Amino acid sequence: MTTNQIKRYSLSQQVADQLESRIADGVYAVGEKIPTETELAEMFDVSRNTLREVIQCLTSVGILEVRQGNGTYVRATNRFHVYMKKEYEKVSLENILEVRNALEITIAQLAAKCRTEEDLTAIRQALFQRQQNLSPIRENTQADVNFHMAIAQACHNGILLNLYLSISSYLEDHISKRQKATTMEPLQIDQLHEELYQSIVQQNDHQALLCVQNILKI
Amino acid sequence: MTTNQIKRYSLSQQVADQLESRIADGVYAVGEKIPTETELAEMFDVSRNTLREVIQCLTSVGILEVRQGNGTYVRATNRFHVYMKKEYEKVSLENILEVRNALEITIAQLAAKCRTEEDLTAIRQALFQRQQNLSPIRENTQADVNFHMAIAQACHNGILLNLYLSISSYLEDHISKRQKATTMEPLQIDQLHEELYQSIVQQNDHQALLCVQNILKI
DNA sequence: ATCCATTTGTGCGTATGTATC
DNA sequence: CGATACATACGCACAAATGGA
Repeated sequence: MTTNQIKRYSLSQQVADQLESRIADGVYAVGEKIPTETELAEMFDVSRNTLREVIQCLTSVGILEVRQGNGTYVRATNRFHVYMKKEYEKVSLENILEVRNALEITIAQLAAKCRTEEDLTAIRQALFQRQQNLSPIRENTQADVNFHMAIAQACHNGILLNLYLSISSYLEDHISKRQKATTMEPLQIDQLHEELYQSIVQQNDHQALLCVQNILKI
Repeated sequence: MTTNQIKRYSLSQQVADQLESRIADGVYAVGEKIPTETELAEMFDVSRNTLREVIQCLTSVGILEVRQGNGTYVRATNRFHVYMKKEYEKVSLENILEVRNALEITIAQLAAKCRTEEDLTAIRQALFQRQQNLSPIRENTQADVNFHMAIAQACHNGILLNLYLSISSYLEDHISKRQKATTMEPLQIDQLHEELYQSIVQQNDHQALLCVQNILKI
């Protein structure tokens, strides 16, 4: 193989793209060890030197992590999340929450406008799942994330979805802590989510805005 | 010689950071050719092999571009813009405009809340500059960009500022085209900007929201 | 059209440090 | 502790592309 090159990209660049795609596709999951340099060099039919350049690049981007004498591990699925994380680390938590609030509001309004029937089904399922986990609050976070993620999908905007994904995973701990510390009744919180769902069903984007603002006050 | 390394980062990684910073600081501008590998290797006191790893990495993230037998050129000032540009290219123009609108609105509201006296001075100057260029519409875009950028600075949120920078530079052509095609009177548009400035002065974030929405309708 | 200096691309060899068993 | 394997950095030599004389 390997001779379909337009030569515009270097060999290591091509191999790097392939390996990066495999990681993005989940062939090698986050935290897992990838094959040794020698094995990978054979797999891609390149010299070990070339493959070392590949690993060097993916390491510098933050996708891979090399542990000397041990092996190479996957640290992240793609560059966007890595880089957004770096950006988040540079600013205050308050700043990040400002961005998150803006995202939530924008996403809810767009979801109300653009949602399809399939989107509604997904959101409804997540809402049910959320309601069933009401009593044991500990596992509520995952259901909550699923609900908001389903809405983010429904806004049909890849940029907003990616930004929301990156900021959610970054704020994971903060969100779950905050949720456990709230004084609001679980039933009351559920009511707010139900209202948000209904306003998306009715394609009432103004109502969706108000609902999200209430949820953000939790 | 050069043994002040904490060894947590490899030599090539450290040099890569330094070179990346220089590019971000504008020492080597976009489109310019950087010194040869041999020269850079001497400058940073590393071998050419090590320096080649550096260039390889910066190339892989899209900051540099190598032309064999010619030299190495600067393609972008920093990673964030490179990544965001890639993301923008993956989605529709409508999606990008949705993100931009959300940014404008969020930024204006936050600017109204957080602006300092220094911020106001900067915004006012940009507004004056904008008003003086009213008659010759052709050079209005730059003044317009400066005005909005001054507001983005005033929101004191690095993430929002970076996002706004990346999306503005990406939409540069689109914005200027749209501005020339508008049917609205220059004086009327100026009035809208004046109102936005006043609402930021008065720290009236709700009023700022309304003003931006009107400006976005242009 | 040809040659030549410059510059990047590739491969090999070596020395030293470092993690793991 | 020593042995082994791998990481890191360096130096050299030659190939290939580019652009100008």
